Amino acid sequence: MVTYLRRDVFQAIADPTRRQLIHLLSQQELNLNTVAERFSISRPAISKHIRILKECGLVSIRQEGRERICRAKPEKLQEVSEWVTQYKAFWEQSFNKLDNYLNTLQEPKTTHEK
Amino acid sequence: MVTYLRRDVFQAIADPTRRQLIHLLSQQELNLNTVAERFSISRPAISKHIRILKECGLVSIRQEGRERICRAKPEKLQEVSEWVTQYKAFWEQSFNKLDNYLNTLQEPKTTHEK
DNA sequence: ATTTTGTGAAACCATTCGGTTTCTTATATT
DNA sequence: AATATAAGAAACCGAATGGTTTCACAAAAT
Repeated sequence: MVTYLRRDVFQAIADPTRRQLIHLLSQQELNLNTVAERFSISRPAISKHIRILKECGLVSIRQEGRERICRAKPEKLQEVSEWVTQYKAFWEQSFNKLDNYLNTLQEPKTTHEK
Repeated sequence: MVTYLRRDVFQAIADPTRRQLIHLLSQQELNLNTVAERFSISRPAISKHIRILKECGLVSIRQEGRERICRAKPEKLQEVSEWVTQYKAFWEQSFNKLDNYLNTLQEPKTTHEK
């Protein structure tokens, strides 16, 4: 049985607050209120963001007493990584071009120093 | 002078239609109407998506007579790539863990069977 | 037993988003 | 000159987004 998620990872990371949340929670587990304290928006707003991240698998939540401990699961970003990697050739190619150009400048073709 | 863009790359790629557009236009240049023909939504809708992609630098547009030739500039995805790369360790680490686990199963070191 | 704390849920709101249809204008084609 | 084509612009629409405030409730602390 495939548990499919109602939320899309691409859409989840579109929001800058959610990217910050991923960053924060990838360094340390925190309960929801503590997370909310670090942001200027309200606690319920953070709660909603966390829920979205949870729904697309970017965050896991563990209940501990009355607290909900949140933790990032950045593995889920692999999907994004794979999509982007398709296009890696485009900027690497550009770098190579620049590289070649710089080499051309530095290497007067007769005396190959270096 | 820094030409800064009103649109965010992360937000731009959040929409699946726009991701398809990037895919299509990274393979071939196409004028706007031809692009629109390949999608089931209306031409103005595609026009809007293209504009968003242009505004964040993921697509460039060249006027040619009455046509506007669109072309993907996937180099701009490097920003996304860099952000995601921060977290690469997380899934690579997971793979290693899995790897170690599998090795453990296959290599019963001592008389400890299972 | 009472109070405090952590959190979800609900109702609400303004703005943005993704789409549409219609109109207009400029460029090609005939 | 008349017509067809490519595409932006504007007006509109419903749904989604990101936020708020208020309320409810269980768990912990006093």
